[in-house]
Amino acid sequence: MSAKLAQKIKRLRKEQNLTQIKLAKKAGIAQSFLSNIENDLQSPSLKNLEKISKALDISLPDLLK
Amino acid sequence: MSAKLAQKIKRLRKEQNLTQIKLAKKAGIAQSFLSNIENDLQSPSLKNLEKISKALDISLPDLLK
DNA sequence: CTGTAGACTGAGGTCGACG
DNA sequence: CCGTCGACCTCAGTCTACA
Repeated sequence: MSAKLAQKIKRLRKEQNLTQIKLAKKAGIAQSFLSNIENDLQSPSLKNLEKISKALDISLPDLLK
Repeated sequence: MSAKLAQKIKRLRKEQNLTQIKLAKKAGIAQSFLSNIENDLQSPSLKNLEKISKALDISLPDLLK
């Protein structure tokens, strides 16, 4: 669906030297779920997107651009 | 959770003279579900938010601002 | 026209393990 | 460190109906 979002999350995570486990923990979601999101296999809910954007220190609208 | 989004959707819908049924149909979702979203009783998925933003002729990031 | 309710299905999401 | 798999459970989202 939205493959760009997946790539952006992965890119931002790596730029901040975070592992999937660290980011997942920071965002309060499961690592396996984060992996699925980064590979565009699952479409997260608004709630979880907000958590992820906060964990990446970026606003939700910006994350979706 | 995000009450502002709910209000914004309702506002934009009315500005475009759409009923819940019309907008729901245009977005491909159920009217009862749209009602719940507009009253902040349910948190939609990314997928459905995209559908709604398109039906309202607004970009998803802008809808979330 | 809208809010709400009940009953239902499928997707979102967890946890743990492993190559 | 990451991708994936299976078992599991919650909730998003459906439809129909009604005040």
